[in-house]
Amino acid sequence: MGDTAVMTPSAPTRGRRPMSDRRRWLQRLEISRAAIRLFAEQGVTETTGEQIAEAVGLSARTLWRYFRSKESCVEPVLSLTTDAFVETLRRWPTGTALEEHLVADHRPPEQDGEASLAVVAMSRHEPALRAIWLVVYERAEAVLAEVVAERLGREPDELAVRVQAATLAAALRITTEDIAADCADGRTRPREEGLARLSEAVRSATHGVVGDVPA
Amino acid sequence: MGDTAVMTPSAPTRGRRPMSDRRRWLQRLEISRAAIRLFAEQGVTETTGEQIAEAVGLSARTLWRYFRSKESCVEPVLSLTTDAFVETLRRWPTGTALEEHLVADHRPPEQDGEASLAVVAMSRHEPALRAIWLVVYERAEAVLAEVVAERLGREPDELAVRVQAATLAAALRITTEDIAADCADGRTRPREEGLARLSEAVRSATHGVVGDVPA
DNA sequence: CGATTTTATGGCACTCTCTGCCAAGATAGC
DNA sequence: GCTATCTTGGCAGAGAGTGCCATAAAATCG
Repeated sequence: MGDTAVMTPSAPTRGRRPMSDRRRWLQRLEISRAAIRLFAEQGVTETTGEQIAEAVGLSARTLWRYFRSKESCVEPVLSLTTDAFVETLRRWPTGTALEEHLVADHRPPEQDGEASLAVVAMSRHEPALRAIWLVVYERAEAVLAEVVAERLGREPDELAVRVQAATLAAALRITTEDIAADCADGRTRPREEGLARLSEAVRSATHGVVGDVPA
Repeated sequence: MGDTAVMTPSAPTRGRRPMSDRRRWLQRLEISRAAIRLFAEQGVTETTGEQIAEAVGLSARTLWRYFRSKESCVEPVLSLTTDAFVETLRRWPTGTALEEHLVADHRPPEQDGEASLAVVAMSRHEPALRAIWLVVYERAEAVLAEVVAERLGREPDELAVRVQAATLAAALRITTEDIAADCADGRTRPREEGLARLSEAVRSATHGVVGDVPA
């Protein structure tokens, strides 16, 4: 009762402070960029963990402290695209159609959009990258469930809400894969077409159910 | 024109025949069962590839010819559950509601149902198993796309069809995860309740759109 | 039957991934 | 300065997974 700082189990005010979450996130992102560049240049199997570490000026030992496998190094950059979707959905005003909001408001990540698409394209023939890609999207499902739940005035752990979130995630994922495939095969596309596809996918996935708040 | 057996690039009628697909499939299934048993008994990281190989009377070298990683050994058993879903959907008569057909007709795999659920339960804390699980379901999406396409009289590669298939797959996957979680936490459940959940998930995912053939 | 061809398997050596352990460097308050 | 806490690197090691080659198992042909 009279304790001062027992709330947090670790409250040492002495010695070096642990790396901030922000800084750790940046470090992982930088590693991710380097790894993707190497994967694209020389292939995944031809790239060793030591090369990735060297590219960002770290030792291999430290690299394995940031990532549990060399393939999972692509995760932070991939997460940027799912995060962008989630943020767009957070800004989605009630009373408007989801598809129109996506077209009007969604912006893919500024700097890493191409790198992200490159990974998705590589994942077509690299099972390990495929697995990472799917795991990243599954993590997005949980966040989308919160958004959908708030939207519908229900709880995030309800089965119907989770299914709806997964449905939404699947639509976004498949569209992204589609665009990445075209992009990798040299077919360039205007961004309006990508958003149009996105809109179509979301429409056929939701059938307007989350488009407006029901009673 | 006058050639006799040039149609197939490999038509040697001499020497030992390659292992039949069926036999190879059985061998992979047997390995899968042994691996899952070991994973459940002593954990994934504590189980070595050599142990899995030994459990089925193979050398480690041969094991790596059947599976590319020790985690992927669980794949054949997991596929049994997705295959069961796909087969149920194939038997789905036109003009009936999908949910009712599932409740009336679906039977999970006879022998490996529990093992499969055990893997799904383990996958909550084992990222590698999680990845396999997601990949297995993604493969099911492609097959479901064919079923949905035929059902709707459209093409399997259409975006809307693929999204619909992915939606269906997500509903099945999440419900299975739900059941596996309850099962692993000791909460036993009658199979009717599982099917009821399945039905609810499918309903909230499809909104009856694939329930009947539209014009 | 043996000779021959093709495939499946096993053994060995090897690289690479990833971890545990400890020492050294960095940052903070005393 | 001293001390505490955290980060990093180096090193050794277990395990994953592969290439290579020898051998065993099927199958056909003579």
